[in-house]
Amino acid sequence: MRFEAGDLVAVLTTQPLDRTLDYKAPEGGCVQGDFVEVPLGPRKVVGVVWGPGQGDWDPAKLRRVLRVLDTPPMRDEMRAFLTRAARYTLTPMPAMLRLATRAPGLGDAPSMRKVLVAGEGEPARMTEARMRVMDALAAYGGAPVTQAELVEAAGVSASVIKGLVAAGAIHEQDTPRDLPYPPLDPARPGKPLTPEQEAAAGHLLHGIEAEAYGTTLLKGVTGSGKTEVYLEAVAACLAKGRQALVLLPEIALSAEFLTRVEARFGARPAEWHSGVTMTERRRCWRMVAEGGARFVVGARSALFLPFQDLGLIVVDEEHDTSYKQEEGVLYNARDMAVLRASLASAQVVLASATPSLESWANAEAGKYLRVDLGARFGAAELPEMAAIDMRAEEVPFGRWLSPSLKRAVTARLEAGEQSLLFLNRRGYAPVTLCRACGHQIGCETCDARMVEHRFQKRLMCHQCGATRAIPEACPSCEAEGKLAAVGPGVERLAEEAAEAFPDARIAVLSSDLFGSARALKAQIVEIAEGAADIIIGTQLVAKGHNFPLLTLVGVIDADLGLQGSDLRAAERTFQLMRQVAGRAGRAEKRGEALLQTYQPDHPVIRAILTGDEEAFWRAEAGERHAAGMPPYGRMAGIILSSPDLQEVFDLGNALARNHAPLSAVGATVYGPAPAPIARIRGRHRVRLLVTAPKGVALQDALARWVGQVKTGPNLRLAVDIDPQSFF
DNA sequence: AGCACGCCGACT
DNA sequence: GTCGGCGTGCTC
Repeated sequence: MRFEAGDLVAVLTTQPLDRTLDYKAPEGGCVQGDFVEVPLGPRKVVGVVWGPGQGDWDPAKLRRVLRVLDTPPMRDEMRAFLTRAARYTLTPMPAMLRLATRAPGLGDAPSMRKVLVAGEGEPARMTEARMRVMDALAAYGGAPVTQAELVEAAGVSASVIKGLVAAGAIHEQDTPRDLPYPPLDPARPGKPLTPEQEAAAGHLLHGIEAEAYGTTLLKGVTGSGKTEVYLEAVAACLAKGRQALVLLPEIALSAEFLTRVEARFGARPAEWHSGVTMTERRRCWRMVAEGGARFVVGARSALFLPFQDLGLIVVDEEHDTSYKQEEGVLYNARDMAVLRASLASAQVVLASATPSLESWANAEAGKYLRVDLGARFGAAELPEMAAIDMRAEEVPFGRWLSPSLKRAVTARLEAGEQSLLFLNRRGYAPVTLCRACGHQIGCETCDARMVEHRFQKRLMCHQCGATRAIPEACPSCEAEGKLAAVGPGVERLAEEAAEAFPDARIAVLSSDLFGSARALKAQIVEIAEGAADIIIGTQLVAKGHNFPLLTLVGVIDADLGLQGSDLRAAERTFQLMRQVAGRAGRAEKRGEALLQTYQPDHPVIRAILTGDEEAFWRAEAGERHAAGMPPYGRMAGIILSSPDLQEVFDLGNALARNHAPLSAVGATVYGPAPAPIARIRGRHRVRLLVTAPKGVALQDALARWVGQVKTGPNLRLAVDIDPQSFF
């Protein structure tokens, strides 16, 4: 849609005004989707021409679009994607647009830089160094080269090149700073595929050929060659001239992966994640928009890059919880990938050794094609899995390691192998109990019990983050010295392990012990290389990293996951078992997994032990179905936050009482309760949970319901569709 | 989001 | 008397 100078256009900006603003089209006109700079109050902001103006604004106050930015216009498909994603996640459009314009210097004119190309003939005087430079330049085949690159390639100093420029043998040219990425060669032979991989790749290629939307769940245990298989789909997509995107969990975005891509295609793909420099981000964004980047490997936000002709999105480790953005715009990159692909007539490949129940159910329902890679390379097998029946073990009160598990750990220590003790409870002990009167120390402002953090010598409320010193006497009956820590936490487990294995090196991996993801990743790498004999960890350790020396996993309390408040706890326990299995397999060592449980006959425990994945999924699906839980029902979380704890709770209660808009569609409200992360940067957060039958217009009802709340600078409200974290 | 306007306390 | 605190409201 084209607009002539002076026509009314509606512009969407990233300013949090929940509507588009009318402007007059600039001199020379503009088209729908153009990135533009517009005046807004005293400022200039970047926006996108969203369509014809609404004309409901005083014409005298209308201002003119300042200029159209030198970037290809946003495509209809991208505008549709942002609109649909905003509607699904109940995110305001400006916030959605912000995700799609996360390019530094988008408003700047493309800056130029000097590059070198061969001039006419040879210089009058030829030297050894000059010869090397001319040879290196010839190797680029006429493509422009920067001086720095040529210095590197020829092994000479910059002055040699300066001399050649002066002699006219090399010409300097101005070119845009953001150069296209080196072309990838899809025809290069990849690793030879096994017949099974060949067949799996064949299914994917079929989808690519069709140039239509389709989603495939590619299920294959670690080491089965999933990556090689989906890289074949990438190759086919590139050969068709379309762009491809591989999404990885941030932590899995390793140099190793990029090297594999380079080996397959002869060049590195464009990268998009939190670690890339500003300059590289700008180049990536521009080149994706202009088609100078054909293949992008990135973290979840790469989904919002301005692809011109996207033919394939691979979501590797699709079950990984880090695909769910938990701050700001709350979206699940896996689900958004499917949405984007459906609008772009692209294929989606969801790859995982341990698919999420949602994806399994979608495949079961025939919405996704399912392709299994069963055979494994090498001699390694699944770990031996067994339950330790805690009813039959002698475990003293306040201890958590059974004699059977201790024996297994000892055997590993003697063999110089690693053990992992897995427990999904942070802190030292979840309950502090008075043995005289039975009083449990609670938080003063929450209903929650205080959790002892012995490293910090404090009791902490995991709901609101409040801490206090561990009291000497019971606050209720004032009996002294009767307070006891009850229940397991990773810290307490670490203490018990240190006692039981005094010579072992023990490492604790818990989210509250690390300031940054980077620090955590560094620590994990060290541990994986053998810096610890026993790893004690929460769910964190399950996140995509190889522990090649790890051969034993002990799940301290497999039951916690089965009846806890976390909807996906059983699924995660199961996935953890499988992932550990894969790791042990890679190291060519047979792994062992032991589950301490009081309910060895529980169907989920039994399914885990037999390794019968289909049985596990059917059992788990059955339970979710019966409870009306996702993926068989809809769920949403409402997070209210404010510096004032009382205010958020009062408001949460008020919302819960005024549930008419939700009841109207058959939805139910639970809460308010403290949010999974109960305090962020001094803001208290409470959450309400809403469940609804599948198929109801939940978003519309939610919008009406939360519309009652007047948010302000202090009080904020966020809607979390399909919440993932429960504690 | 910014950046204005605007209405009440402690200062030269 | 003024400087400045940040609460409320507007931006096409």
